[in-house]
Amino acid sequence: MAPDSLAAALAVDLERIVGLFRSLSPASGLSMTAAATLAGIERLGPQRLTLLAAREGVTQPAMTQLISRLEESGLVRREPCPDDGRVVLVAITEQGRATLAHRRSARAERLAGIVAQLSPDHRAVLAAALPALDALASVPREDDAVRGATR
Amino acid sequence: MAPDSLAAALAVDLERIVGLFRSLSPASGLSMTAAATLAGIERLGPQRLTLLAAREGVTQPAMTQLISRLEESGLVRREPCPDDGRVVLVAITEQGRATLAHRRSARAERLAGIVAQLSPDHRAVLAAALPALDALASVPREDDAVRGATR
DNA sequence: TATTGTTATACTCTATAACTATA
DNA sequence: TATAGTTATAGAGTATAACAATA
Repeated sequence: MAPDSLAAALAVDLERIVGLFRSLSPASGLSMTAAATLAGIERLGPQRLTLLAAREGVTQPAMTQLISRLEESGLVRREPCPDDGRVVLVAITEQGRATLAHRRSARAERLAGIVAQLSPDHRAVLAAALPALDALASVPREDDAVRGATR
Repeated sequence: MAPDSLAAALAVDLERIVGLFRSLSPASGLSMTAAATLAGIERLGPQRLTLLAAREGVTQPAMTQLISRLEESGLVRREPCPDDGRVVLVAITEQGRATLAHRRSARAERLAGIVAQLSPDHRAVLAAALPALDALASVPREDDAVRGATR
């Protein structure tokens, strides 16, 4: 399949997959942005506030406030950057990891009920596609790499 | 792969795929919920307000206001239900369809740039998985109404 | 009396603009 | 002067509660 037709088909499918994901996500008091930010910090390690804002597509002040809320809830902590006094590094706490794990297991549990209704063929194809989905999500987007690697 | 391990792996991957999707979505003045609601109406035809609220996991008043905003923007219209005077059916307008099409093509364009960076093998596997992804999103979820009520 | 949808009000989240501190 | 982050304020979006209309 040509890359462009694949992209077009994926663009439509992703829309519905996101709907599925939303319906699977537990109402754990975290907004979608908050959960995504927390997951990003867990995955990538302590991150600068500006980078987090760019990654999630929100403004710097919005991220300042979101991180403040997460900090008050004990899910992250602010750390000073030894190299640059202006910078704040945001790290996940053990409680933050536990919250993410809990959300994921709740989601997986609901998802299992749905996956069970698929045909074995569809399940096999999905299992085979997992690495490709992972690769798709791992392709660096402009927002990340530019400021991420440097400094 | 066992259904449960597949579900667990998918639950983690979906999280990142949603992040990808968010970064691809154009800032067209529609919130994620608004865009998802509009897409649902396009896909399923004129829908009752209560059903839309349950599908999107928001309360009935929130959906009333969301539909009012979409109506003011000319993307949907309210229609009375001939069978039941209490019911309002929400239908998409041509302008609504055009808005969705524009959003999707913008997303597909950005996605094409990402898909192009995958290996041919990964692209092939993804193309093969499209029907399964579609089936996954199409499995009816029994807890639609429940989630709406518990928020 | 139950169901469908709306209105009223408060709270959360985000954006823009102005500010502080460091480089 | 530029960059990282915060504070102040306003607006969008949502939830809960109370309401109106129809079944």
